Amino acid sequence: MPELPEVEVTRRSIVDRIVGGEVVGVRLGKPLRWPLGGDPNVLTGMTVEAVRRRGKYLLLDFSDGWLLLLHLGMSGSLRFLESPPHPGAHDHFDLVLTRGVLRLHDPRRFGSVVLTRGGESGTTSTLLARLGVEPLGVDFTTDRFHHALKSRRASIKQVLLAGDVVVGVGNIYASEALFLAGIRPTTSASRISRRRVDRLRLAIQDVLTRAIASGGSTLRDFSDSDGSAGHFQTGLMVYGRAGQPCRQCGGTVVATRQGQRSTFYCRECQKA
DNA sequence: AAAAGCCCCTGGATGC
DNA sequence: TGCATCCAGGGGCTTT
Repeated sequence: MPELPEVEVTRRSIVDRIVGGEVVGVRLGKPLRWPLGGDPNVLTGMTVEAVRRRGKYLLLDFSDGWLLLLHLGMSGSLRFLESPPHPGAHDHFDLVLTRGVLRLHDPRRFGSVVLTRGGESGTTSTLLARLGVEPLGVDFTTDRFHHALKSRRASIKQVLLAGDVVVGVGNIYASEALFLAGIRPTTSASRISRRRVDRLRLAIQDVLTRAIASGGSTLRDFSDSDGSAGHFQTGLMVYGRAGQPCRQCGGTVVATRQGQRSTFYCRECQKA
């Protein structure tokens, strides 16, 4: 479920609650996508120093360089609970602080919690090393984007989803950004002109920024750490709107399939 | 190096 | 009501 906006909304909703908090212990549920990489009870007694985001990962920094990497996968969400109820069947990780519990809920268990130190240990460095540029950072320039896309003959939608050029753009926001940029999702990335790449860069930044401001998109069950749902889904132009009229030209939004994922676009507004 | 498929897992919606 | 099938905000790994 969570793409960059949902992860960033989650980060913002937990940062003030947990930074400065002291770890009392952890509780583990079922295994997630990756092995933990160590016993997270080593964090007991330590203080949360920062909460960062890299792509769709959340990075919790602790004393002495210890780092907890969290990923929400497809169905994950984090809650901060001052009076935590008994954990449910899908609550797979609790970071227990003196002031409350940070709880990961993830029915499908595609999410992950990985402990590391110094940011250079095996799993963590492997996972983070292949990530592309942050779309809302200063390094996401038209020149770099254009240059990276030139060597990719795959469709632009699939290149965006791969995350090795630019991070954080998932299935919803890829369709949305391509609509805003007027680019058909099946177009080969290498064949997009610099001018249109610039337009796509702006569209990605625009849609992600507005989605964050709206608290993200809640299609099924996403919520921030307070339990509040997002509402950007009401403003989606094409995602999930197959058969419905295009909000820009009145034509019909169509759905197709790319790499086992659904893609939505308007034939009129996205001719090439 | 890049691209295409497969797979991890659970639950909800749909169809017969 | 019961059961099978398909689909879902991700992404690493293996094979071409």
